[in-house]
Amino acid sequence: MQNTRADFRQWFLDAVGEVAPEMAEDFVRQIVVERPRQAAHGDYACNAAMVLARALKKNPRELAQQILGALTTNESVARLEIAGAGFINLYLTPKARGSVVTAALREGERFGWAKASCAIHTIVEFVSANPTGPLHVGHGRQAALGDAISRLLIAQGYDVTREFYYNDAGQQIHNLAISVQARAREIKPSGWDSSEIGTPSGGIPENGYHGAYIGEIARDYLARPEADVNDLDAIRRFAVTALRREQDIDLQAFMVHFDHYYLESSLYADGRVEKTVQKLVASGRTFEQDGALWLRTTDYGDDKDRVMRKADGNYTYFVPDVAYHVTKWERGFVRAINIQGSDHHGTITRVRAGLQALDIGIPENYPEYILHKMVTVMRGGQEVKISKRAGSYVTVRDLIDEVGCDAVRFFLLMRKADSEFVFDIDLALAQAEENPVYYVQYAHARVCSVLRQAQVNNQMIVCGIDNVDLTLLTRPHEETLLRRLADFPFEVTSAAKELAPHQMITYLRDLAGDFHGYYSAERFLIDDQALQQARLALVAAVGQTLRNALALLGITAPERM
RNA sequence: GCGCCCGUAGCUCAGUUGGAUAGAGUGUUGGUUUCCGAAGCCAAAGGUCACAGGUUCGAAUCCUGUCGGGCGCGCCA
Repeated sequence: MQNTRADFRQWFLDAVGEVAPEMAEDFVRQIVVERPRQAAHGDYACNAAMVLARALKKNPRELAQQILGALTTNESVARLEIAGAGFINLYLTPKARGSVVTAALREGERFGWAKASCAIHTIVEFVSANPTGPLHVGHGRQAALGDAISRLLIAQGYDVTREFYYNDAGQQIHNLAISVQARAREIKPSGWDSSEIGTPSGGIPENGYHGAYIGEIARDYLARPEADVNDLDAIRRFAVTALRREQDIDLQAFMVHFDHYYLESSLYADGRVEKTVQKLVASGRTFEQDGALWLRTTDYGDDKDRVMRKADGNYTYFVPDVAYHVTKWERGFVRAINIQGSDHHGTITRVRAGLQALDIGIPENYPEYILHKMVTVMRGGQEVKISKRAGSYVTVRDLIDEVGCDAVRFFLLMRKADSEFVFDIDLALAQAEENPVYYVQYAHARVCSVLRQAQVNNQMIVCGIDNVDLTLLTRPHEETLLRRLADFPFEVTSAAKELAPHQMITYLRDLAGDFHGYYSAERFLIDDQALQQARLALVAAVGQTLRNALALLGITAPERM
């Protein structure tokens, strides 16, 4: 099949090369083949003549005429016309239009995927929560984004590793340990009944953690025979292990899987933090002042220099962060993508500055960041505070339990990462059946239902596809669907390139809407056998595409609902 | 005060990196089922793309300024 959007762009570029051999690369890049907003403007439209007009200072419609003359013959093209300011509109033959059905069915689960692997070694780091509490909805947004972005990149042929970085060293962990210890000291020798676990504790310090889970961990710690309430180090190890296990359960419930976990503490243990500091000092980019060691990050665009080693001898968090990102580079990841809350955007310049100061060949924009805005959770018309320290925040698991994994993922991916998101639990529950995810899943269930009635499946249709006359698909809804299906590979490429899963959601809603409209307007189980076969093939291709798009977001495609 | 992000229909948001007459969902109003799943479909109404300039064949999109909102600005992470 040589009639994808990319194929046609190349076709036009070849002709442009004839008309204007010396065109600057900047102009060539602006030449696009796009889907016109209105079907009356053809299947595709190319702006080449308008771009040329600017480059050559000539009349766009005359240039369009010249381009038409330079185009090679193409059996997929029914006709071409010059329109508007100088658009070249392209109309496909019915055969070319229908070919996407064959492609979708033959390629099956790989329809929409890149044909060849680019084998770019890529690491996607996300969630990376401190092991100091259960995952909250902000982590959920990261988990949904990180997983979907990973899936999109894999579909584009990238070699992706999903990684979770544990900040299991430093002040926050210390606060966790003393919180658990304070709680443990309140437990009576006779034990502690569960109703007391969530009650406020006067023993936990101001900047400690106050959630009910702290009481649970204290209880579990003391339940072991060798427990010593004065052994803060043992309490810390026990608490971190317990919370990592808890976070794992959250992630499993959300169907998110990590390939690798990296512990901040290991960077201290194997000397990488110390080594990084030595190299930075050797680079001459550091200085001592007020008893602290500083890095001159202002040399790399930061608005002020940053402390690396505090007066008390401890390192600030950004030093192990730099050491950690060096390991990403050394492990061979030429592309590193970090998903973080936008409240951390201040660290971007700092970490990149540290990597640049090391002067080991890391690109300036390494790592890349996808910053998402915070999720506000509403319940009963009031905002539920998302604060680890407050202890009473909505967890990912709360949401999954209430509205289901698919709906939570869909909701959290629906909007651009950098838009603020209000997750209204009451609304999500009240409208559970009008939820957009059901609209899409219902379209898939309908496809399956039709194929069940016809007693066919994709495999059977693929086997006979060469004998199906797809040029019979000429009804308006059919032409709309054929165009939509042909857009799918392009949409996947775009969503992956932009690291923007929400584009896939928009596509899914459009495709589902097109299908629901088709379903209402036309019948599939009809006397005309040739037409029935063509329509069932189209329906099966729609189902396949819905499945593939949902799979790229980690959402299921049920056959019945 | 400085930095980053944002401002599109009553509400929640898309808008394919500058294209043709501005797009959905939701809400409102009306219609739709002897027939493959009505969790659906069809139609109406709803807009100074925050505001003012600039760049050009062409701007919601790019540049400058103003107004409004969010986040950050620690020897916390």
